[in-house]
Amino acid sequence: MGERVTIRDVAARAGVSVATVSRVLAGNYPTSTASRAKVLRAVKDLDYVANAHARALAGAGRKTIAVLMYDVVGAFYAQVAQGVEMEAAQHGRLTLVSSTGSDPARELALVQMMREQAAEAVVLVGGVTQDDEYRQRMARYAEVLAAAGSRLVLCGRPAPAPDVPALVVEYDNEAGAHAVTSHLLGAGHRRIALLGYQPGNTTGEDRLAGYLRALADHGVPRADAVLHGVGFGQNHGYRAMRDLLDAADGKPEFTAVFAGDDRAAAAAVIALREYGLRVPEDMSVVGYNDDPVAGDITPGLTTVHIPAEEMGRTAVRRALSGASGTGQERHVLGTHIVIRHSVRPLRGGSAAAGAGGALD
Amino acid sequence: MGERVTIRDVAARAGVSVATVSRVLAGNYPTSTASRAKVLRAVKDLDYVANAHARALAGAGRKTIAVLMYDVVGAFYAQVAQGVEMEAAQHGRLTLVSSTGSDPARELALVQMMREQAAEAVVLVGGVTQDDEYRQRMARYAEVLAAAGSRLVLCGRPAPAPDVPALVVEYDNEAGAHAVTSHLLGAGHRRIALLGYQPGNTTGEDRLAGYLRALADHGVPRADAVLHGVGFGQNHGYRAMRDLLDAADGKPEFTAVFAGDDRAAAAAVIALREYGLRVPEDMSVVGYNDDPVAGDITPGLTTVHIPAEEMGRTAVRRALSGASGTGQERHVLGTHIVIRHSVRPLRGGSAAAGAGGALD
DNA sequence: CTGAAAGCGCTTACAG
DNA sequence: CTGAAAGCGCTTACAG
Repeated sequence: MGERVTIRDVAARAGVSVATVSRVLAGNYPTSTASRAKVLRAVKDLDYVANAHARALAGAGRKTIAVLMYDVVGAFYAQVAQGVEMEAAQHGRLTLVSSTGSDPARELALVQMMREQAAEAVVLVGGVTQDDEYRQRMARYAEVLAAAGSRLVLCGRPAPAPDVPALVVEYDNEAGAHAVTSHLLGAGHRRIALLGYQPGNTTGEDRLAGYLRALADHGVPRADAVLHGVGFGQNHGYRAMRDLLDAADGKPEFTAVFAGDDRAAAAAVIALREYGLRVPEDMSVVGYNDDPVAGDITPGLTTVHIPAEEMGRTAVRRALSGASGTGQERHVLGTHIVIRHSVRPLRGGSAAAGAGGALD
Repeated sequence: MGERVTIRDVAARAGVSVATVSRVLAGNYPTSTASRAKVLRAVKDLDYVANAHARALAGAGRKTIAVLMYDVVGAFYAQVAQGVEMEAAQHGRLTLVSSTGSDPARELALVQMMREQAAEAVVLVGGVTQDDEYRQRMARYAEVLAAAGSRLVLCGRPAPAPDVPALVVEYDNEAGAHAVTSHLLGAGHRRIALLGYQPGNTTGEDRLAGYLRALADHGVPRADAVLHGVGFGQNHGYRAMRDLLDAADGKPEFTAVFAGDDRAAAAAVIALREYGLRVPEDMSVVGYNDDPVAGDITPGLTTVHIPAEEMGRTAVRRALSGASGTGQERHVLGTHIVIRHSVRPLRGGSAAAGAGGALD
């Protein structure tokens, strides 16, 4: 339908030059009240909107922020994306979202596309397997992006090397695991099963580290640690819990479960019930992430809140304010434990457990 | 850092004209093997990527699909967004995501921005209050978008009028409500409370209509319908359930609850437990949406699955294949009921309830 | 305060 | 198969 109306059409109808139209619209240069009125009138009459591509080519216009992640439906990813989008919008930027499905080839292709789009920053989200291949890949992204005046932002994943010019926004994953494990230990639990440990994955490794450190801090021998399952999420959590229960014939030695994430924890609660074990009466359970599900189930899950949306916001805030491309910048946001109803003090444990409102 | 490398640089290094470089890269025109090799070599050496804006201006390049929704973290929205993104990616399109926060002014501003970006389609997602203002607004969007060769797609919200040139992708919301209510009726329930009715909101109205129709079909007098609460979600669901229970002093006349959505249903289960009522033994509960939470809680929630991701996919598939701008096109996707463990047959009810696997 | 003109980096008829 | 040139729709020094 109808040919697109251009700045030339507006200029003609307003009886001024295209330069004047451009200036009136940009508002960054003096223009007479008369021209302004005529131009605005013409813009309205013709329902003109500028061509963003032409604007960008000429070196002006709205920039865009790109966020690349495994998928969009995971609560963590969705929250980070939301934070990115909101902060970007606040700064007049548009947000491009793409999912990589953890395919490095696709990820690379997307980074290239974002270079083509002249994205102001490219935000990569979520835990990874940190190996040499990963480090090299990220270093290369950072370099090419910096060369194009853009910026690589690593969100919830580690910096590949100290000298890579990336902006890193993480949360204190290890500390959160330490805190929630300590909470369990403080409540008197000694045998705590860690569910869904993911070897290699940075997120899983950090949680394991926090768990082990808490055990050590409380004098629990490493031999008493119970690790089982691979991977997070509902299915893995259920499977791992069943395995453990099956192996122990429904009478496990451990009295508490630290699930890799809340969805795994929720599934563990179900598996426990199927074995006739009540939470928290017979088994205490904690999760991680403060996923919406943590507040939706009974009992409410004690878990670790991670500032996902804030990470997204911080990612773009820093990307926009930083000296582009130079050096590495790192931000670690705090986590905090959210106490609900899934932990119960054991014997002489402290009274740390059991607080919190019904829906919180 | 480093000046951006352009097609001219590539041409110079390869010893050919920019036209040849363009042709080699586009691959839509014959080029000699020799030139091709030289160009590809130069592209690699210089790490060249084309400027998407210049490409777009010249009338080529990757297009983009825009999706505008209330927010990104709601499970429904996230799923639709995921569907849009995946289908768009499959067709070589990029996806721009923005949240409107249900602010019409912001929505309008975003539609304008998408016109500027020359988005190939603009997808608006989610239920609305359908009044004249809404209809006019959508009609206008459809018109200006069509004039710009783009397309307005309404996803999960009604067409404003039959002649508005929009693409509408809905799901059979009323039928889903009818089915799940009938499931309850089939299990012998007569007094069924509808929780979280949202007057005015199209999604809420349709669910109410399905509920009432099922009641009528089963000969339950309209006077036996119980409607309470405004709005969906955890907080509203909890509040509404508590209200009803408080009013009945914990001994409600109804034996089943149809919550407006799954998160409200999950909260209702919690409220019921606080009153010592077990689900499904003392009260059957069903939800809507097949939100992840439905499978995460105990008992698993019987609910209505809505094809959110498929809606997103259909939205872009149709937008890309349709004759642009012409007329209205409407697609209604089916819903189906997902039976888990939150419904229990009453007295002489049929044996319809109680099936389904542990985690499903 | 305003206009003519160059230029942003591509693509694509038009000649050859 | 290849190149010179026009053109996409803006913005912004440069004159005035």
